Order: sequence, then structure tokens, then C-alpha cells
Amino acid sequence: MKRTKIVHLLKSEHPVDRVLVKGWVRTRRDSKSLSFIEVNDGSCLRGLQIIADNTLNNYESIAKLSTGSAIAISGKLIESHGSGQKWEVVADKIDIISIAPETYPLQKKRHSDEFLRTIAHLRPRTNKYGAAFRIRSELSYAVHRFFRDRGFKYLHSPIITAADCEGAGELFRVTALALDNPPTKDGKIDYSMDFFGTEANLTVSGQLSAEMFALALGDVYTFGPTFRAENSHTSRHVAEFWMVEPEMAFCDLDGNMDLAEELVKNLTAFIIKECAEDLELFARFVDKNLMATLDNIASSEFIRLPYEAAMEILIKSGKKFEHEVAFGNDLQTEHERYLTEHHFKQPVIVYDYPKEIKPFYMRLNDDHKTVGAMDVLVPVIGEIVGGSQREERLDVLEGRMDEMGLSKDAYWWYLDSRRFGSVEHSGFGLGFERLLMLLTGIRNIRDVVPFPRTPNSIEF
RNA sequence: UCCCCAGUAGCUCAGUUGGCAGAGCAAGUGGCUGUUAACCACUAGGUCCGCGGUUCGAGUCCGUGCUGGGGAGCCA
Repeated sequence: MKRTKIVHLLKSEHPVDRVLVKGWVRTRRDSKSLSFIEVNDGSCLRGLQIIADNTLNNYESIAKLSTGSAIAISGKLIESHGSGQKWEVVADKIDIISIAPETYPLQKKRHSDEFLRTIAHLRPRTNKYGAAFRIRSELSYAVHRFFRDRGFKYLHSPIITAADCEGAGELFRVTALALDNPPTKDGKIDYSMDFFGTEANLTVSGQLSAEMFALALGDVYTFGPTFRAENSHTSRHVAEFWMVEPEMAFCDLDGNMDLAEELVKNLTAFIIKECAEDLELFARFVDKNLMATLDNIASSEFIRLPYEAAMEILIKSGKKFEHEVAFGNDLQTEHERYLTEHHFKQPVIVYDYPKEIKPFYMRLNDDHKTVGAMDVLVPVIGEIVGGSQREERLDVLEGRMDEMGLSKDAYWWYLDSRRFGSVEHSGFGLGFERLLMLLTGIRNIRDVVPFPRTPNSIEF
């Protein structure tokens, strides 16, 4: 007989004479002649109550079942006699698949997030993390659905790259050289002897690849892992994370902002609708304002304001900021939070930043002072999307590269795209984990990544 | 990399001015009951993060290291 997942049984509209359920014991309560076993199989947040009568031939073993043990139950799905649940299964037979000894670290009580991080291999078995990772799975499906519905093509951009992408962050070196005895030339490591004949790194962004494909397939997106070796210790940074990067040909900054806003809203609405039960856990135990925040994101028009106007708001606020507010300075975390949490109380898109604080590939505006950059800022998390219209004019792009001291030779293929049929195009990067934090109310990025990689931490 | 906080039972934490190491939950045993974070009683459980110092005496004070957390920077 085929097993039925608990998610389906709990949605049943009528009793079922014979069902087979397999799962893990969450808790057990004994009565005079019965044992109530709550079983969870991961298919949904809720567990199924199993009624084990003491006439079962292995009742003695059943009455000792510990939290975490795996069992298979065959029996009848009936309307519950108790009040806590609609359905329950009266067991005809319970096979004990394996017993979890009393050293099983997860108890039927709340554990701290810090403790659960030390047992990352077991934490998906808890309600909270099970819910978080079910939502993560749904969210990644929703990303693909969103783009496919709009005719975007999915690009697998390379994980290993030679491009020292605009000097953004620290890079993880990829090498096949023997690190204890690498070949050297003039006292330096000779990377011409390495696997690729040159230095190689893990990607920090798929953007440059995506631009090439946008200029061929029109609208594309990448969705894959991204790596930063930055030694940062914050609740918003991990060394390995996933980024969604759409890139659109024949699209200017306005179209870019339109898509970013539509994407964030669409994904939020999707999760509200499709993950209602899991989301409720977060609304109850993690962030009491979660549903209001999500409804606000899904329904409000994002505020759009130029960088200069944002600076004016900050100056006029009269608030004492730790970092100086002045044209030419980047928006600091405290500034972003002031705008999204206090001034507007909703997502804000800031655009047209000073060129000095942005990378070479962003399109120079007619004022020659700002570039067509845009960041989507949300309450608490801060920057969730960063993007720009790309500089499509070869001479301007080369001029910017010279200004910043970048080698045009290394980017010859990138510059080729501006030589042959160059068109205006735009794109952005969305931090997948940061969106997940926003949607669940989880405040630490390590808790929305299955096995997070941070400085000094890669055990699992 | 910088600033701040913490580390005590399996987990969450209390521990007064420096004076015999504590609670709740979990676990074990027994009891009760269509129970539902079940309940009641009992039992067991400790390198007080490591190292060094001050002191008659250190979980407590000082130094140092490690680990974890929060914040900043960088960014997504």
C-alpha cells in the first residue's frame, strides 16, 4: 500500500477506511488504554494524531516511543473524538521503523535559534525551520514562475569565473594548484600553471553573463549561488547565498524599477496565498506584525525618489545620524531604515546615485554627476534589490573604465557587446535570502539558509 | 576588520557584597487520565568555556585565549 502524506489527509473531506502514514514522532501522550502519538512527515506544518489502542500486539513498545522516532501506521482516518483536530488515525498496526534514543537533541519545547544552528542537520525537523524551508522552496518556484509567465529565459551563468567583477567584495579563489607547494615565477604564484591558465574565482554576480544573453534572447534571468569572501559578521551576510538577476534588453531605468517592484509584490502575494499555514507560525511566534507588513508590500505603490531627494529628507529630518548625510556619501543602513521605517513606512526605491559610489557599468546620466542606479529598500532588512540601467555607449563606458583604472583588455568580450548592436538595457539583483527574511520575519540570514556558510563556520 | 554583550545540568536560564551549585523543561521510574506544550510524585544529572592571576576562599574580581550573539563597515 502506498503511503499518504499528512498534508493530504488533513485536507480530507471524508473518512478513509484504510490509510498508510509514515513519519516521525513529535510527542506522545498516554491515557489509560490509549497512546496519542503526534506524527509529522514534513509535508506540512501540522502533525497527525494517531490513536494507538493498548490491544495492539506491540503496544508495550509503542507506549515507549520517543520524540524523533520513525514509525509507519496503517489504520482508519476518522473524525477526531478530541477537540484539538478535525481528523485522526486509529491505528490497526504500527511498525516501528527506528527509535530515536533519549540523546536526540530536539525536545518538544522551544529551542533557541543559536542552539539550533549548532545542530543545523536536525533543525529542519522543528516546526519553525520546517516551515521556513518549505516557504523557501515555494519561493524559488515562484521566482521561476514569475519570469516564465513574462517570457524571460532562465540563464545558467557560470559559477567559476575569471572576471574580477568590478572589485565587488572579496573573492573566493578557485585553484587546482597544490597549495603547499605552488609553482612560482618571480617569487609570485604562477597562475599560468593553474587549471584555467589564469586566476579564477567563484562568481560574485552573474550580471555580466546575463547582459550578454539579454542582448541575444531579450529578457533573461539568472538564479543561482553567489559567493563573497567578505569577513562580515552580521545577521544579513553569508558567504554563499542565492541571487535572482534579471536583465532586459530595450529597457530603461523606469522599466527596471517597474519589474523590481512587480517581482517583489508578486512573490509576496504568492507566499501569502500559497504558504498561509506556514506563514501563520511566523506571524504568531516570530513577528506579530508580519501579515500587516506583507499586505503592505503586496498592495502599496513603492515610493520612488531620486538619491538627492532622499538626502534632503534625511537632512530635513533633523535626526542625528552616526554617519554624515551629504551628497556624495552612500546611504548607510541607518539612513535606509529611517526612510523605510519612519518616514515612509513602506518600501522605497532610491535611484540616480552619484557616479563615484557606483560601479563602472552603470549608465551615466545627462547631468554627468549621477548614474541610473536604483536600490529597493524595505523596512528592517534594508537593501533587497540593487540594479541599474547599463551603460550601452562604448565611448562613455571606456571612459568610465579608464577613470576607475580598469583593464579594458580583460573586459574585451563585455565591450564587444557595445560594439555590435548595442542597445539600452537594464537589470538588477535580488537577494533571495533577504527576501525570505522579509517574508518570514526571520531576523538572521543564517536561519533561512539550509546550511549557512559564514566566517569560521562550514561544519554541515 | 572595529565596537558592545554573553558562555553555569541535555535545553532555557537564576545565582545577592567573593563564603557548601539552583529552578523550569527534557530524560528515567511509578501513578492518573480521549490526551493535545497533558498532569502528579520521585530519581538521576555539573571540567560553572579553556589557561593564568589576585585571595584564607573565585561561578562571582583581574588578564588572556576560544566560541556564540548584537551592532558598524562592505553588500544582496
